[in-house]
Amino acid sequence: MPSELRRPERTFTIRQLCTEFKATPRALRFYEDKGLLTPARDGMNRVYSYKDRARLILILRGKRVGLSLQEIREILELYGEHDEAMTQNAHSLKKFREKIVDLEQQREDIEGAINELRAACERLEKHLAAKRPDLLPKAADYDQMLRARLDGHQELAGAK
Amino acid sequence: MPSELRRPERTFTIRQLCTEFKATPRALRFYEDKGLLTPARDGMNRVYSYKDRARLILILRGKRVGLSLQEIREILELYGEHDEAMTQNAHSLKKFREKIVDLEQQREDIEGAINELRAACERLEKHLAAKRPDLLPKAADYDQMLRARLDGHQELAGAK
DNA sequence: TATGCCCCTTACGTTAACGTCAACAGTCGC
DNA sequence: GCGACTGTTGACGTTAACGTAAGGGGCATA
Repeated sequence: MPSELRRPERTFTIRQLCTEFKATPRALRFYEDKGLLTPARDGMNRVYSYKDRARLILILRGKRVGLSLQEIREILELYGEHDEAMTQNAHSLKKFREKIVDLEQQREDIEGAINELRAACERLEKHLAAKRPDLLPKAADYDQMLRARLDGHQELAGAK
Repeated sequence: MPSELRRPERTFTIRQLCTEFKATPRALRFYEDKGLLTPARDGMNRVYSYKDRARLILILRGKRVGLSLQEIREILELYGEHDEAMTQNAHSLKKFREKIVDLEQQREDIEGAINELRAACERLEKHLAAKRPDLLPKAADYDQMLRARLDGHQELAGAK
């Protein structure tokens, strides 16, 4: 591949990635142990590239949707373009399709769960409003919570 | 509550629920240990009511969307209408709201994951079609898999 | 009455995904 | 030269959610 020398080619230390994504060094090393990441080295120290960072993003998102590290690894391996054992890939294809079906089901489950939680919240709120209105959280609190949550994720946009 | 004596009032054995929902007796007893289920007893034996079954459905769905048993228990407790410690409930309300935000994020994650898996599948398929078309699964297989998956869940509809 | 099936409890084992701790190395500022 | 900080590699500990095995009772069927 040409044209690899220019362009920032920025790298990251383990701590940078950790603070960016609220992970721990232990976790990143663990992912490496499991073959999900393979950062370069500068002497002893790990050096993460943009590609590594992108993989990490995928890993973390995979985790959020309930994939095991094992499953995530299989997915990531598709991004390495070695076409080694083709029958292996045929197997992967099948598993991926199954996983998609799973995820679609899960999406429905989440819809349902959200709806029930909303309903539960409403009932709780009514109940509280009637008996202990003093305990009702201020709308402002909720607002701020939401913003904090978004802050945590906004840097992710535009990645990959 | 009147009118409780008529109506089938059907009950279930542990194994019936297990086969219906593809769980294990161990799991159901475990949920009971953790306070998520409290079936009646006939001598030593557990007797599950419709209500228990409904709770189990919620438990399993909660699990599928990544809730911990602890979190599920908190949700289920809302369905018991004891208004004991009100401040506790105020706390619950806050946690539920957070959970909703979580789930909304998770739903987005799942969308993304589904899209990427689809893309990966397509690439894989192309790759296979070019080099080893013999390994491509028949469309019929996929179709049957889908149907099997749906069968597993259809009895759930109309429950709760 | 023996065999099988389902149920029970108790208790120890297991897996995934890290946390935590010890012991040591490189480097920066003073 | 010395903390302080950040990094490293083991190695053992931990939590959740069960699995599995041991030991025993209840009821039916051959």
